[in-house]
Amino acid sequence: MRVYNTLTSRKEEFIPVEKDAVRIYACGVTVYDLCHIGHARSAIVFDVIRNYLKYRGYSVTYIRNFTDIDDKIIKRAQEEGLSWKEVAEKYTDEYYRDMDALGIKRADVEPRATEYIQDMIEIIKGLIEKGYAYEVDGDVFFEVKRFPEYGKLSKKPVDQLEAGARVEVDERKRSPLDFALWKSSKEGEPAWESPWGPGRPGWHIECSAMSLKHFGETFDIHGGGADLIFPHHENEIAQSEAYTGKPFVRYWLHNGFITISKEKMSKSLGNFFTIRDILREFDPEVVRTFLLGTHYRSPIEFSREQLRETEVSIDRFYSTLLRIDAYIQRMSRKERKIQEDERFRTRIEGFPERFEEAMDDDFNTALALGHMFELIKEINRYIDAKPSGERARQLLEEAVNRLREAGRVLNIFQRTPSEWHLSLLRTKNIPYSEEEILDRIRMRQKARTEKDWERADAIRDELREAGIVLEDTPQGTTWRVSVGETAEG
RNA sequence: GGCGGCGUACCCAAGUGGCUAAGGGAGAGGUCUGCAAAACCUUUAUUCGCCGGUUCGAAUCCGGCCGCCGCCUCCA
Repeated sequence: MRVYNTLTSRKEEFIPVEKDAVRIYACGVTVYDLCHIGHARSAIVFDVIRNYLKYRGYSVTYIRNFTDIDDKIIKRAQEEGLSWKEVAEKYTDEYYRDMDALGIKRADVEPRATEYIQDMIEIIKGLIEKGYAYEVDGDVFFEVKRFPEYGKLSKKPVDQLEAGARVEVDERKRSPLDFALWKSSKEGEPAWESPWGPGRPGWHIECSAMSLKHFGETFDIHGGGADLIFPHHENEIAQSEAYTGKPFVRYWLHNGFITISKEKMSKSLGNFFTIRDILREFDPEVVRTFLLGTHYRSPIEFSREQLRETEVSIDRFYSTLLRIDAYIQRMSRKERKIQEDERFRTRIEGFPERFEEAMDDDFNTALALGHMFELIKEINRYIDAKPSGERARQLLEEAVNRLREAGRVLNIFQRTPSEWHLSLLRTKNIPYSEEEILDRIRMRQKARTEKDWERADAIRDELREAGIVLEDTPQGTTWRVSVGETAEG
């Protein structure tokens, strides 16, 4: 496996500290507001990375933290008239609601910053003792100058940074680059006791403390959005390595942004869609697939049109499943060897290798998806060749199993066609229940048997109007929700 | 200003030295069908922003130019 390491700016062979175990820490969110799809992307990317490492046989421990105390939370608490804790709890719940809906599995450890205050204080004390940090009026700062490797992750020359540093500079800092490890609290602000008086931790120290506690001094993968490279991750490295004297992280992985009109989606620009907004319009599987259709380091331009197209391609998978079932039911039991058998078998057998090759190359989910859709095409092609007998049945089942197995890593292709369509009925607010649709189909079937084409077409048109498409097959009529067009209403 | 990234068909997107430049969507033609739908087949990049260079050979490496974006402040 090769992964792109931000630290070295190149793809490297992936070798974990322990041969068969991988430890991943991904930065989660600050719980002060609803998540937008940029947060979803990051969560999905690292969810998939975790899944794939497991698929590859590693025993994986995955940590994803919550920042549950910081300025934005305090501000939000004032606005909403709640305590900071209530704000944090509220938006942690909202986070789970959204991420669960997207099918993102929980991390193995989900630490909250405020549960590790003592650990942070220990590290800060250690950093002061070692001369890497200094206290001023109850605040503690990390002295960047004392850590010569500062800038190695973000490739920022320290002198340049200092020259360009913004003006809000705290006069008490020895250098504008120095960052807060501990902040004294003002009147009425949340506070914890510390050797430097009441206060709260700076943002960066929590990740150092929590990863050290659960993973020890050096672990394998640290991830997050590319906007965390500087200063957050740069600062984590400085604190952690200054404190332990050991390399902090082996592989730094960063996902790219979601853009709108080419600009980064962000709270401050106000150009964001919340996960909730999107899930009102699109099935979670569509959202996942859309986000995984581009390599994780590249930007993704948010586009409803592209989401629609993704919906069509997912539908293609479930339609194919439906077709397979119908075909097998009606297929002759007679063993008939056809030319297509060998070609199909070869495509099926080679699939896992192609999938793994793609994923082994820096988690190339876009290429992996390409292979999956290629196999779907092969399935349809095979059915068109009219195979029959036990061999055909086995090959078709094998192909589906392979697709589902690969799909498990991306957490797509895991439902039945029926589940998919019922979900679409809900998402698109279609005013028919499954029973009502089946009822119409029966009525239409009667008309068809009587060759009353006018009536049969009228029923079909009525459903079509509501977004339901009927398909007549030799095995009977099936229904599906029309995809690829904007939902009515 | 410093550092970094991107520019592949009508749209999205993979591909970073050599087999036919994946895959999805859209368009056109065909097979199938009562008509449809779906599916399949054929078709849509002799070419990868532009110009040079290296090489037997480049979308892929090097240089320049043009355009777009990100980080340098909280940010997934």
